[in-house]
Amino acid sequence: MTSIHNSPLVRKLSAFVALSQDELNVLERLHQRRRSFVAGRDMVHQGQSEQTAYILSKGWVCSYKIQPGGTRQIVDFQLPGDFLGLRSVLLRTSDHSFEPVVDIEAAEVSAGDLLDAFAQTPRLATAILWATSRDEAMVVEHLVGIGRRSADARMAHFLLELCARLSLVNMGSRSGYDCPLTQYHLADVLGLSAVHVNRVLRHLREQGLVTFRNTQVIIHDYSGLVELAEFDPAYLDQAGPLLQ
Amino acid sequence: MTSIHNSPLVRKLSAFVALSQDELNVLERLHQRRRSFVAGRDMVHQGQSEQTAYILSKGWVCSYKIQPGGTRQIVDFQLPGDFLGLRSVLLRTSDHSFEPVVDIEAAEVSAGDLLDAFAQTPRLATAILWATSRDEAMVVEHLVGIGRRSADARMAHFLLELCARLSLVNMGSRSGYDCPLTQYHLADVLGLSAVHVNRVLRHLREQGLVTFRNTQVIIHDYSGLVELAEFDPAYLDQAGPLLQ
DNA sequence: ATACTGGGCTGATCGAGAGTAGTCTTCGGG
DNA sequence: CCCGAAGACTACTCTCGATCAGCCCAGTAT
Repeated sequence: MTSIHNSPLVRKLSAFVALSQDELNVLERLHQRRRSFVAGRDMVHQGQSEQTAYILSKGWVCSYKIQPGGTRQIVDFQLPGDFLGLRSVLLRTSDHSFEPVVDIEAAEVSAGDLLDAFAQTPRLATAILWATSRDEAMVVEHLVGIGRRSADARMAHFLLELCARLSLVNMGSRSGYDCPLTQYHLADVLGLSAVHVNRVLRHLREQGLVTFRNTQVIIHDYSGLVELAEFDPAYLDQAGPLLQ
Repeated sequence: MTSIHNSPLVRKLSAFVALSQDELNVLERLHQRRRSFVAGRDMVHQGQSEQTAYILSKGWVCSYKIQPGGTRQIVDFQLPGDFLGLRSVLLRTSDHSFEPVVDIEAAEVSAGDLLDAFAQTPRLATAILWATSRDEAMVVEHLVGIGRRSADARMAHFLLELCARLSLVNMGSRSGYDCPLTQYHLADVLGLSAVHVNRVLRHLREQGLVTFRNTQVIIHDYSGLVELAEFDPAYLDQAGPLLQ
């Protein structure tokens, strides 16, 4: 009857708690107001005071900040099942912009809806808090990467993080995944130039570790990548091992 | 009678909402269990599963992550009035370590205390949520700085952020402040080598912008620093202008 | 068919910042 | 009083990654 079980959000939260039918119903209600956005056009712009959040159900989004000089730094990517703009519901203005990487579909969630849902199902509230804490931990790990890892290790680490996150919502495995990002996106998230991103990718390919081509990431040597990146997935708090 | 008005936390939250006597009382109760820690010895260690938070009342603390290679990245500093370890109350394990920079005093706050306080005074809960959102925004700004700013601009930006944060708790002004950090701390927070930190400081000093010496930061040219750093304090959400 | 565009790719050069190695000062302890 | 450790500071060398400049390919609009 209900297709809520296939929702990436449900799949993700299920890694943290087993959801009851009640909780699934509440989640389904949150998914009511569906909207879509086209690639490249900002959904929320830096400085805008907007108090709507979204649950991403299809496609990828990036959140970024533009510097006065014109360079941009991507803070994080949102994948299906991720919340988007949850913080700007609490703060007065959004401190960064959101841009869909491809055409996307998302469910609009108002602050009120969310608070109602929390009041009805405290366990669900905990699960969503878990998800946001996990997002924060990812930003911190990202900070460490940019501050202290070499370009190669940074790239490897990023690709592995995506792998783990996508596996959680059944959109990838240790052997690879679809990835709609351009090399410019990679540059902006890793704090590198696009030219250097290209060289790093070539280097990883030549070492037989991973191939990034045609919106496809193919992982040839998972444990080699882990070693290069010094990747420790503890911060993702995905206790159960990623299968396959 | 009560000295709670002098608490840095109260001063900070007051920048966001005017607190009632009721709310001050609740805050005072949160400050009951006082503890102190000595400089240099970790309070909480990476991976530890500890569910206590603290309100810092005196001294500085840094939160950091150690890389397998031994390098460390400081994620943020906690100043008097800041919460400490609030996130690890929600997550299962702490994803980074806390080290007092100097001898410190802090009030221990259990998850239960906090939830009780929230239940009694929703406005206080909002104010504390504001503070944590602000902390997150600082981490994001930090990420942007490391990813996209030059060493000089990064340093200037960091010193200005400290200035703004300290001003909020009456511990500094636009002309300077006390700062117990070593150049090694600066290196670890800015993602630079200690040697280069020294060069950058000399450079800023020679330009007549700021002097960092003997646990003192003396700002010679505030607006010059702001220009170099492209510092926009919007992310700190301190609407009222910093006086003096 | 032709031009245009966005993304991927490459070589050459240059500079910011790392690494190394060392000095100097201050401070606390034996 | 001397010693050792921390922290501040500097010169020299070298490397990683930026910048510049340009080519190639596929898709699409003309």
